[in-house]
Amino acid sequence: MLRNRVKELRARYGYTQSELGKKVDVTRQTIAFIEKGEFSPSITLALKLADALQVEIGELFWLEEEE
Amino acid sequence: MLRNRVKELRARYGYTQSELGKKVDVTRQTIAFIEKGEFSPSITLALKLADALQVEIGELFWLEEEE
DNA sequence: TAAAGATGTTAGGTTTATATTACATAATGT
DNA sequence: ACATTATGTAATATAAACCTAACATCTTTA
Repeated sequence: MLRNRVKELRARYGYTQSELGKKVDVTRQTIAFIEKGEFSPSITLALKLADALQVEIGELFWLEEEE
Repeated sequence: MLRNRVKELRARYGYTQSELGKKVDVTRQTIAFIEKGEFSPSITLALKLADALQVEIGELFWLEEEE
């Protein structure tokens, strides 16, 4: 199962969903969906997010066992 | 622009496209498309590939400037 | 207290990832 | 020589990502 720390890191930088979306060229709804874990973004978007949030991509998204 | 080292690492392990596809639950055509850089896989698939090829995901896929 | 900003959420639409099937070719083994 | 395996590639189909637009709620601020 895919997990991520987008919401946590976005909050740490004080970015709104819209601001983060703008940085990585997606809409705020896309950011919201990702934060809710409702879908698995493309690796291109994931890499942009890691860049915007200044973290290694492996620390932003990871797979967990357990359904 | 998205770049990757899938083909190189797959060769290093001596896996066929089919074998690698089986390990990460996609078809051999999907592996072929990724190796050709024809599309940007989901991060879920990218993480599975990094796991199968025993490399950090950031070393398997990365973004490059220059169209 | 009214306005503006941030988030949650949903519906419908477009684009792209991925599957299935298929055919061709090159390489390898019998 | 023939069969098998690996790869390239293309067509069509489906599922999922992502967009636009909209409305509701909550919070902050003028």
